[in-house]
Amino acid sequence: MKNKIPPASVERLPLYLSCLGDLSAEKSRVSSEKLSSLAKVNSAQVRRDLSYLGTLGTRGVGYEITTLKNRLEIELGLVKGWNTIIVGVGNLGSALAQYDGFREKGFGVVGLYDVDPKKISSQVAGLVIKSTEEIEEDCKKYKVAIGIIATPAEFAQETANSLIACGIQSILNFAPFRLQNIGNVNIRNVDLSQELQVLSYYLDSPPV
Amino acid sequence: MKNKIPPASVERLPLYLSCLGDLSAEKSRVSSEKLSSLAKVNSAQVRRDLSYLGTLGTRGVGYEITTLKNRLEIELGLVKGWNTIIVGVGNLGSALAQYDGFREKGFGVVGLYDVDPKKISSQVAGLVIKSTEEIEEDCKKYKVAIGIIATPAEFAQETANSLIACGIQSILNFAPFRLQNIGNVNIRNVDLSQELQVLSYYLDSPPV
DNA sequence: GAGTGTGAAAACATTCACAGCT
DNA sequence: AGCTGTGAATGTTTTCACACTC
Repeated sequence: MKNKIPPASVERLPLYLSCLGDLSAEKSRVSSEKLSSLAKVNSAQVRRDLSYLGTLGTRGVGYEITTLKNRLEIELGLVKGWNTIIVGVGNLGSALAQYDGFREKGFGVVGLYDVDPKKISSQVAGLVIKSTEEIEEDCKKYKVAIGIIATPAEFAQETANSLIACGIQSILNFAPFRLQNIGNVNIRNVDLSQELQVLSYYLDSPPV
Repeated sequence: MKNKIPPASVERLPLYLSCLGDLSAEKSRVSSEKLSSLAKVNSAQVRRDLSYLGTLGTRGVGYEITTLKNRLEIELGLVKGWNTIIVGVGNLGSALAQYDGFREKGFGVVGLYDVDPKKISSQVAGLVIKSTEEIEEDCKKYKVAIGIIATPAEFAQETANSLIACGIQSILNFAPFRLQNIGNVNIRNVDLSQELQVLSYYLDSPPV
């Protein structure tokens, strides 16, 4: 049923959704040109991307904002909402636990886990931090779809392995380590220091 | 002088550098096959990427680890180190301020800024949070190269504008807003909720 | 024999430019 | 007249496969 959308397009769909939210509520329609200026991509790209979702626009007129929003949310699977857990409650993990953007888009954080006995039983963002040993039971109980890894690099792979063993479908990995994908899981890596290193490449070289 | 490396390759260079660090110190050489298994990319890709840096390997032998590391650090401009500042010291901003990965790769955080009077003058990660009004002076004083934006979406653009006005060369933007690039600045966006949304697309659709 | 470096092919992504609909 | 949807052109990235060197 699901007609395949190219990966590069999928990556931009959330962006369009977010840009639609920034639009004034007075307007009911938007053109590819307008969306393209908000999202900072070529307007032909916008039209091509949206065309993968079906025939949504009206020639000579543009796209109906509400319809487009709904369609994007359906396509991205945001309608139902998904449960997530965070493993590793250091600085980054607890910042993520408190990040409103997740909940706003329907991603509820239902569990926090750590190996540090000093952290276990304390609370962050209204959740009690539990031992990583409880992950498996909780994943089943709460039907967790996405696991967020915010552990140090050296524990990332074993964390991923146990998440996969629990039947988790997707992993968002913040640890600076390239996970091996046992099984058929979707993994996205966000490596903060790598982002800075890429920027560094494009910085003017220091004077000789 | 700088021969152009394709953007897709540049994005992988920090990954290779990180994988080299994971290698046992006993070995002095590494093959593209070995690197490819650590970085989880095709081995032809590794060889192609590294070939952009010059002729670094030895046929039949592999790459000298130390030489390769040095070359990558030079190419990425990590040798000298760069000063950064963080604007917006909420949960995410303060997690970033405390993130060791930045300092380890030579990115020193030299300033934290916020608009909230309750935060100003308090300390995070050994730094006093200052008013955003002090950004301009500090940027010049400390020769800041990279600005990290961790403000709410609604303040992201004005923050970017003032960073650009201060002569900052690159921006790492964590606010869920697509910045308009006034001037000739390099911008990278990291949108946490968008990452989850992309994963959501690939999740099994909820049963009907 | 082992493993790099790279032409050439294939796959993928972006952009142009315009026919076609409202 | 205005703006979408999309063939066709162009550009970029990945992968294959092998000549070449150590």
